[in-house]
Amino acid sequence: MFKNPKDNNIVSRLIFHLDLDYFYAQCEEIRSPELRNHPLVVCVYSGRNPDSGVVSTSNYKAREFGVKSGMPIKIAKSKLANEDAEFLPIDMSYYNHLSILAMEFVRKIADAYEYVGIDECYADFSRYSGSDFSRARKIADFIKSEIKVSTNLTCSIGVGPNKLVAKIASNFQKPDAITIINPQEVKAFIARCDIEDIPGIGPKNRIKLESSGIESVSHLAKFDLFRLKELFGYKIATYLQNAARGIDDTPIRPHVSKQIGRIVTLKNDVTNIENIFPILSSLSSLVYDTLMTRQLSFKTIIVRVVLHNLRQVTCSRNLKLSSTSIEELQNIARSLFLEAIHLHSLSFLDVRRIGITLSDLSSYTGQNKILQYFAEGSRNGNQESNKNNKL
DNA sequence: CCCTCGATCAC
DNA sequence: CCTCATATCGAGGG
Repeated sequence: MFKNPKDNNIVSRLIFHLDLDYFYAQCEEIRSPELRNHPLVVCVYSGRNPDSGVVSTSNYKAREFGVKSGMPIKIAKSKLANEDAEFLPIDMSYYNHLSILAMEFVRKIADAYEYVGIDECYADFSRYSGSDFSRARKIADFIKSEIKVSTNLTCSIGVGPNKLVAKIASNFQKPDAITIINPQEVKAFIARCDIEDIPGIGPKNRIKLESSGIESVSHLAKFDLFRLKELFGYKIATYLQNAARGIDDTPIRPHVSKQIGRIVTLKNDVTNIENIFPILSSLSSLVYDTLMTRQLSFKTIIVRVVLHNLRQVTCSRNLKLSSTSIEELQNIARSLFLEAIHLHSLSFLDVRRIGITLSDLSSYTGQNKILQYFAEGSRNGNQESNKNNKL
């Protein structure tokens, strides 16, 4: 049992972060085991020409040749030109099915479970383990073997006293690994991490930090908070400094969707406004379907337009009242699109991609609305420790 | 204080 | 050559 150094009566939490390894590509390997020893690339084809689009995920064999997520398919193909590589189109419904199967077990046994993404979750095992970090490996092994049996998937698990450390730990060794950081090890572990290992620090923020001379996690941990606030604002600065010290109080809580969106890339850039309307209609239907499945209403609609030169324009509207009307959605989407192009005086517009997002979501059954109200209330009463710090 | 928009992250 | 979905923050306007 690890006691909190500040208070002997409070034991540490014991948090898991589970990450399904190279997920989409691994799903394809399970479906077609003969692909296992070949470079395998799962692609998002955009349909503009036979090779347009990007790499979603690749297996480790493909990564050896420099293939990375987000890379244009064309580049990936050139890197694998002399290999017996496989390029497959993304198949979300299949991956979703495997994901649900895999996560089910964790969700059932954990004290609390939090969905983060199709290949990621957090789980609180504090009670389950009695906060005994020496039991963490057994539990992690147990979960890994259960997932292996039910789906044949491998995963990586990070264990720590909070979500932040668990997440960094799950990424520390991959694939098919377990990394456990007990409370006493946190400071040393976090100090030797790269600054970009901290969730929320990507290329841009790294540069921003470097411009103030901050190049290491330990430097960030002791950097003057006021100066950090000038650089990033109150919330982010506080989050970053806490993170650099391995501190994170955010609880594991059920996922609540806050946005539902779809964006499509057009086969050809559209210059004629008329031709956009049917696309907006089908996008409206798509997001509306998801909205209904989740029994939600929307209050804000966002239309985003990506132009030929990849510049993005967005336009949004916040309604007075929540709505569940698809007609309203379609009408507003149209007028927002027109607003967007007028606002930016795009006389000759070249639309490359267009999307609709609904936000400000709430449950539309009265019962749930009341429950949600109380959930919000209890959270707000306890902001300092509860508020989600994530960027 | 609310609304809107862009930036950033990361999948 | 350049996908898709989501979450959060901060700036700027009103």
